[in-house]
Amino acid sequence: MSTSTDKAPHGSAATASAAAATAAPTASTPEGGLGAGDTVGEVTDGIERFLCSKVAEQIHFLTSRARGRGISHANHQLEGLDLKVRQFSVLSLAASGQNPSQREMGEFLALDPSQIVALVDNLEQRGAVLRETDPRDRRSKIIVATDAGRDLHARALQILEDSEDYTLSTLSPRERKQLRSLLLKIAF
Amino acid sequence: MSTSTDKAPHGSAATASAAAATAAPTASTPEGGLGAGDTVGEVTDGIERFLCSKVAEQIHFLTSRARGRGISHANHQLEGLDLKVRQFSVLSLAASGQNPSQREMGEFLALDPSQIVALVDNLEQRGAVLRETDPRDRRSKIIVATDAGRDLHARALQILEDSEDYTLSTLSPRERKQLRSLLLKIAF
DNA sequence: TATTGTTATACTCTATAACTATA
DNA sequence: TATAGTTATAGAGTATAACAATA
Repeated sequence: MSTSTDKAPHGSAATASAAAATAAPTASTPEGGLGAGDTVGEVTDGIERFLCSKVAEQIHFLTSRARGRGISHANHQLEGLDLKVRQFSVLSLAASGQNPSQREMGEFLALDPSQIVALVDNLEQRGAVLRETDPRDRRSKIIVATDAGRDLHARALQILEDSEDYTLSTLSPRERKQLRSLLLKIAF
Repeated sequence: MSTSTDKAPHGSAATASAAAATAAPTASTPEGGLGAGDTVGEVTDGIERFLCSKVAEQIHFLTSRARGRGISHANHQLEGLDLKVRQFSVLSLAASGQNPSQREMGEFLALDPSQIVALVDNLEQRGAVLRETDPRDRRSKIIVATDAGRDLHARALQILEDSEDYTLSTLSPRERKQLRSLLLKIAF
């Protein structure tokens, strides 16, 4: 299911490729004369041949590709709940029991306060969260999940865990734990 | 923690959860420990308290945040070359010696063909790459870097490696290698 | 004066569809 | 008919600035 339709930030990551090889529509010519001339010979078929490029080593290319694939799949799986990972992240904080203000949500999620407004508006309209004015600072609004919101959060979480299991299917349990740990170190 | 200027897709990171159920609008749970909590109801200070939320465990949240931070920093560092990581990725393939067609670039970078057009247009206009019609399939265009393009690529690469060194500063050389390896496994 | 939430705006990125020129 | 590239367009996502209410 996933693949094909996904479009990630930048990176790329070859997927199959087999097809490309056979297709052979193009194959690379020895090089027709302009610039680099002789360039590196080879030029094998399939896009995995670009793994030798410098961009393929870049951590931001790899994270973009991994994120693009993962989020694309997750969003698709969440369609049944009419939810996206973006909204889930806000709902998750609202259901955390930590009584976050919108500003805190924005800081933790690395989203602009104006983006939080729109996301909370959406969740509030469908009855998943409530805005409560903080009695200690009436400028601030505490976002809390309703019963329906907590139920929605629980169902979304199950779907997201299944999605993640799919996305990380090539990794062992130990590797998954390592990856999470490493990403956590550089995410904050 | 980093935070501040970066704006990432969504994410946040964390583990456990706990409290949610009890959570009262304001204040709430006594809970033990936690240092900071002076104020009225628990809810300790600092956004790291949200690390207990479910979203903080999600791999796509972690990759989003890590990517957002990394790309934000990299793009800022590349400003002097009037280049962005997006353009660099295309330039890198053009300079790889693999003579990629635009379609292949799009497939490898997980970008729509129409996006490749705009990126190649930009690089072509500044003389960094050339479009060469593939003699074996006149529909296809091979993108190759010019001498100036290769020079630009080399300078950008140096900047990006420095940027990555900054982004991954909290990881040991071994951890960096692990991270790259793990991301490669799930990116393709 | 400074901060929280809000609105408005613009720009980037992403996703589709249609068109051309080749095949 | 099918494919590579191109153009156009609409929608998300991201980034700023300004304003009202509150501190």
